[in-house]
Amino acid sequence: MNKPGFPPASNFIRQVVESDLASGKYSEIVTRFPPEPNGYLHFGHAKSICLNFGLPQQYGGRCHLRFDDTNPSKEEQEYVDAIKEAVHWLGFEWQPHEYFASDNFEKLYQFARALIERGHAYVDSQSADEMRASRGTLTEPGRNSPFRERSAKDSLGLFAEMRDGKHPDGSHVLRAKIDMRSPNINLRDPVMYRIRHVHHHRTGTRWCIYPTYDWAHGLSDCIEGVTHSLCTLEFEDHRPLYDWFNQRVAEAGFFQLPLSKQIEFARLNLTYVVLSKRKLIQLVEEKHVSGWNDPRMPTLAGARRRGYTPGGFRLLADRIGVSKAHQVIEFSVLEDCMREDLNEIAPRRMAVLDPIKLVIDNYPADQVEQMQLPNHPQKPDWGRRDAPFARELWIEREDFQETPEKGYFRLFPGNEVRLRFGYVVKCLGMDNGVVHCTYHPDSRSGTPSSDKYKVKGNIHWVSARHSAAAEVRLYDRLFREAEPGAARDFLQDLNPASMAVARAQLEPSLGQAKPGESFQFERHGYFIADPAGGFNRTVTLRDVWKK
RNA sequence: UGGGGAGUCGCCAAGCUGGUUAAGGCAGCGGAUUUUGAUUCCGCCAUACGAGGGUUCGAAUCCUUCCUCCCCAGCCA
Repeated sequence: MNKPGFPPASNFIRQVVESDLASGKYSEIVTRFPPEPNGYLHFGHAKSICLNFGLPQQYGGRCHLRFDDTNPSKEEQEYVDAIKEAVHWLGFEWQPHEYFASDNFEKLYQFARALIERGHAYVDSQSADEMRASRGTLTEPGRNSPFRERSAKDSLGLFAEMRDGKHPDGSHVLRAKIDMRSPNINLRDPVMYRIRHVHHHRTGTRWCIYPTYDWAHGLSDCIEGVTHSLCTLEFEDHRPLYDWFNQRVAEAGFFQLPLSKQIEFARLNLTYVVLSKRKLIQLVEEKHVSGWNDPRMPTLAGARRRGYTPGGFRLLADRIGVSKAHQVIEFSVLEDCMREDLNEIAPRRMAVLDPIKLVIDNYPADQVEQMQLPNHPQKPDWGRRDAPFARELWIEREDFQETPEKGYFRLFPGNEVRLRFGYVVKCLGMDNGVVHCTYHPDSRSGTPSSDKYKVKGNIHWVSARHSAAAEVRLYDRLFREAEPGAARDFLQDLNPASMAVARAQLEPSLGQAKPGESFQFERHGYFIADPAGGFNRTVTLRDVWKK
């Protein structure tokens, strides 16, 4: 059996891991999920989380949760809390391996000093503009900084002053001394430290120099003992730098070999879904949505309120696989994963979303019978619950047609249908907006005599007298772009009518639904009880009725 | 035009140390079961692997030329 959260098919990452294990290079594998706490996690992160946590689950080892908090101007505690919650929600545990890049600031500083001493780094005092100008272009090599040959002693002194806050933002940076003529622009003396006199959500004002991603990330991997550092494709060009930094620091005696290995994979894209963090932030800040957890947001927090399930996401990760080819997954794959999971875990309930009255003319006006409805048709052990049946019922407006279109087999004058788990009724017609019918007293579900009634139609209902009214939000999809990668401002392409509200009639047992509980409202799809009251539609059922 | 990647069915994705008819999933199509037109189940769905050459008894798998797409010039990650 395949472990949940990891592709069943073999792939290049597994090959690397298996050969590293087989050769004895590692006795166990250590991965890490390394978000920057500058926003909420979205669907794309679910793929990365399942991959990073799924790998050690399958091969033995562990996955760390590490916050890449090296840029204090964008990061907040709110985000680290939200990220932890989302990872837990997806079903993964990282404790006691929770780390922050900022925990290593002092070590990183000492490593940097060692590189300066060894002639691998220098303090550059050019302005940002000067640096950009001397970096060259994609086709032209860069030029050395006039400060490149600054002595180690001078650089060390300046670096200490930078740390001590003696220099303003932008006045100096620490740069790696690699090769300004490298065809790989990332190797043209990349910045390791910049001065930022800002408050950091964890270190406060203790530091005013902050390491860059390239400098901090690989070293954090080494410090934590990460064996396989999985990241997305855009970092392929950074791998030589990742290795360069790790090797230089190892040479200085700080690490044992073997060093961590960076492996890149394609990030997840979903057709029409906005997964750009920048755009999601814009949606929240400009209040196009109620917040990060708006059910229309493609964030994990939004997904949770929308009713998407952790199991559904793990299933998705299994199905889409991991490769280096750019992947754009059709939205239907996600939806099907959620349906498959929900079909297994969601109890069935009767709910009429667009009510119309049905009166059973020959049913005693004061009579009420309790019908026993199974909670799941394929799972008898889930038991049954009672639902009152009476003379006046609510049924779905679309379940009656005065003149039926071809292929329609629900209520129309003269036709018989079964009121699901109740009686078979014969439709008389509509009068004053009310559908009238008569019932067969010997057709009650579960009785031997009910078998003689063979009807094709089977509709759901709710006793008008006993039902509970509730607001039901019918989400279309997510905030989405009309065309992937459209050049226009994406806000113009968003689907504004992405939600409709229905005043629904529900069976009495739904009155006790707790927030977060999911149900299948038969034929309407899966719904989740929202903390704010009412229900949100998660996803519709497949509807194969071809009109 | 520099460097780094990727191109197998509408969308993903196995296979890629060469060897019978190119896995599987989603979508689609047809059918069976069904007190949800759901679920479940069965069948169909690439003589074809970006294109052209070549090597070979034999290639998606090796060589070669070409084409297309993506990423990189933040003191972001």
